Amino acid sequence: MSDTQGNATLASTIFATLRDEILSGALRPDTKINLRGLCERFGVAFSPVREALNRLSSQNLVRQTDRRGFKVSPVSLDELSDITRARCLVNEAALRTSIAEGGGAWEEEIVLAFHRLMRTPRDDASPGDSHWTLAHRRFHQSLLGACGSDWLLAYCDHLFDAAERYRLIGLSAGGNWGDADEEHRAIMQAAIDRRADEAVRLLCAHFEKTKAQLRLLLARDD
Amino acid sequence: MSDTQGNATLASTIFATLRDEILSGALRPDTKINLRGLCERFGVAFSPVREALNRLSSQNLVRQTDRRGFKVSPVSLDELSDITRARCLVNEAALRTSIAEGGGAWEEEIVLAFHRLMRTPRDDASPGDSHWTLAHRRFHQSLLGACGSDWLLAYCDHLFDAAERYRLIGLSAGGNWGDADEEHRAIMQAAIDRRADEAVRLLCAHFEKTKAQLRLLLARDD
DNA sequence: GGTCAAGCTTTTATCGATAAAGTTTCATTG
DNA sequence: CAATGAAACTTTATCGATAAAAGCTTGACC
Repeated sequence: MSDTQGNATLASTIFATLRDEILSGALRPDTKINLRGLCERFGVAFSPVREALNRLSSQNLVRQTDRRGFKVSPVSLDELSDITRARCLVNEAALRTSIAEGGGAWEEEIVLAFHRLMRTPRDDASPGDSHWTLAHRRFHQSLLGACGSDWLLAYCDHLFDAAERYRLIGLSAGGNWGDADEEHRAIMQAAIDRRADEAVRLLCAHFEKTKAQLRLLLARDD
Repeated sequence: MSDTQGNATLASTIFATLRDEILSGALRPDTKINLRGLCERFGVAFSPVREALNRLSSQNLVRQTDRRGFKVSPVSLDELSDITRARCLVNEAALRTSIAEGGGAWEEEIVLAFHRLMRTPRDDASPGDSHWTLAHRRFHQSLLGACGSDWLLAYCDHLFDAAERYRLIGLSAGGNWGDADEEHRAIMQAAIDRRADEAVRLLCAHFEKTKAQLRLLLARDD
């Protein structure tokens, strides 16, 4: 998503760091962000921090109000329901188009992405940007890869991020997603067999499962 | 979308101004943005301009590259095709849900929004934020209003903006959208009559029309 | 004639300080 | 004793200057 190399700007580096921390839950939802605190922590002036926060707010990870600064976006079951609903609708549209129009190359992409996902160990140490998350994202992207719309794909990716935040929160709260592998395999199979209805059904069920898990965990906390 | 009141920050004001200019085409696509130039023009320092550009890049209206500054996002027929495709897919999903689940209040919203749209004169003087554009946006929002997903609605709105940019470019290039009123009426009627298939067909045709118009105009220029 | 590198110019990224809110505290008043 | 409002304190928004890249020019060299 963004390079952490030496030639990156401070703003980019800080952006990536904060993004990780928000996604992984290290920065708790709904907390006010203290500019000065961040400046001291990173040892920089306001400008790069401000720029990083601006970029984060474009991803809905923080909220900005004029003259009242930034705060970490809150999470809620309602929002997760909303995200899940949007995911189902948009992924359905993209997946159906993809299944209808995808060719051999598309099938191969899926198989490859699935294979890589299976062989990637889950590294729960740094959840925000782990290899597994990346492989997982790639797999879901590959399913929709033949839908023919970069905008649609970008939105699905955005929704993936939003859901990922909840998944990671659930993970740190003790949730488990053990049998996701089997679900992925079934989705892949249905997709490349061109069984559109079933592929869609399985994919949506896959999304709903995250929601159901979180419902339990969050309800317990509140 | 954002207040231009006196209590707004400079960054917000500049953001709104530049947004208008990019949408309306006053700032040509693909031109490099000169920070200093903008600072002098607005009579401010770098910070607020930078912040405004950051916010614009979150709406895909400008592109940013580390250490290489900003440029106005390019436009292309390919991108318009992409946007149109995404609009059709997502609006279809949202519209079908909305038709299936909307109640009397939803119908009334549509009728009201349509009425207001019809009585709003087209003010082509300041196209970027004219009353008509706002009423037009509201009408399209109202159709999807019962889909039950804020995220989906936000994305449709985002797509609306993206398409609006092309529409305004077409307008300034001499295009005309004369019979859109009748299309809107037909869409409204199909929606509140719960004829989902036809409503979707008409709505997508409505989107495709913008694309077709632009195809002619842009092809002529290039 | 074309290529490449050193030096110059322009532009961006970052800094530290200041101005302009917003927020809190606390004494005062009805 | 609650409500009010002004002073003190925080925090944010903006500024003008500086450092660090990137882009451009020029001229030597092959």
